[in-house]
Amino acid sequence: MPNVLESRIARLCSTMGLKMTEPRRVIARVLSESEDHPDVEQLHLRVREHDPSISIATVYRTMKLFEEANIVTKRDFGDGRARYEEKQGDGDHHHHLINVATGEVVEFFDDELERIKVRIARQHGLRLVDHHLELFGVPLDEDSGPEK
Amino acid sequence: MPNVLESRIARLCSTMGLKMTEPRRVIARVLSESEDHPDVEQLHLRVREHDPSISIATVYRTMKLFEEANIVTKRDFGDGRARYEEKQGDGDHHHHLINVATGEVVEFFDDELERIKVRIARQHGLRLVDHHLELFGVPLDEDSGPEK
DNA sequence: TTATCTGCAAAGAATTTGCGGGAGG
DNA sequence: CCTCCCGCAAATTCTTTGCAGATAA
Repeated sequence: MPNVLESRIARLCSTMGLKMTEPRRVIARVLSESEDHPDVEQLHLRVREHDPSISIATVYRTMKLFEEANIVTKRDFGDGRARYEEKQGDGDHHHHLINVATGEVVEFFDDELERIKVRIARQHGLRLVDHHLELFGVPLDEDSGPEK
Repeated sequence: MPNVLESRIARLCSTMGLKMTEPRRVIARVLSESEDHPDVEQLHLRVREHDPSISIATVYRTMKLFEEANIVTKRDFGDGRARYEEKQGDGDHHHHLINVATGEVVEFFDDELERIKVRIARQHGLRLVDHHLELFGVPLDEDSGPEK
């Protein structure tokens, strides 16, 4: 699994007048290797395994930078922290289904959903530029009484 | 426009061992009269117009109480604060479309979307219990270059 | 009366920022 | 060299909480 992010960041840095520093390289690699949706604290811990001198302030600054550069996506799963994941190719737009019984997060993509989002925005005179969608569910079986 | 929330809260209070206090009455009225999605600070300002002695801590505590009692909904529009709105009748489940050019928030409801959400959760073996969806868009015309 | 509430101010948690030294181009 | 960056710690912002007095039931 080659580090796509790192080269994208290298490009980003040269494009704008930014420097390709060691912390940015490490953070890019860590994020690229992460299969989950780490928050800043988790990222910092992983980054420290590669270089313990990197501070959490730099992780915050770098994530903001990456986010503005559109190479990572910030997620909000309802707990107070921001979570990050590398942005995939353009047509990606997957979403998250959170099993509240286990905390497990499943990514999904749905064509119909994509169409509907765009349609709804257009019906209101807007062009969709971003969206947040998270679904929260409980296992079908573990769910005896249809309470609520 | 009768204050439905206030009577719902009165019922809630007597059901559990809670007291129907002046701050709770005022906060309920303010929330019920709000047509927008105020954050705690805005709520506090409005509450103070009725009773300046009510503190913001009480607004926080009361919103948490109302949320747990399932009579208000907490919203997250991406800025750091929590926003609240009175929960409507059960089949309501509307969502929000935010015009990022103006900050305007439009509520919408879409049957197709409702069906799809449930279907997606079920496809993954889950029963949908909650969900977050916000769409962000810019005006179709004010949007000269198809950048991105 | 008495358990719940409330205001106040301090504590927490997540994130941002000013500053002076450090390093990439 | 000369900016841009970084680590550090202090500052911000939003929210929660401990405490002692106030209040509904």
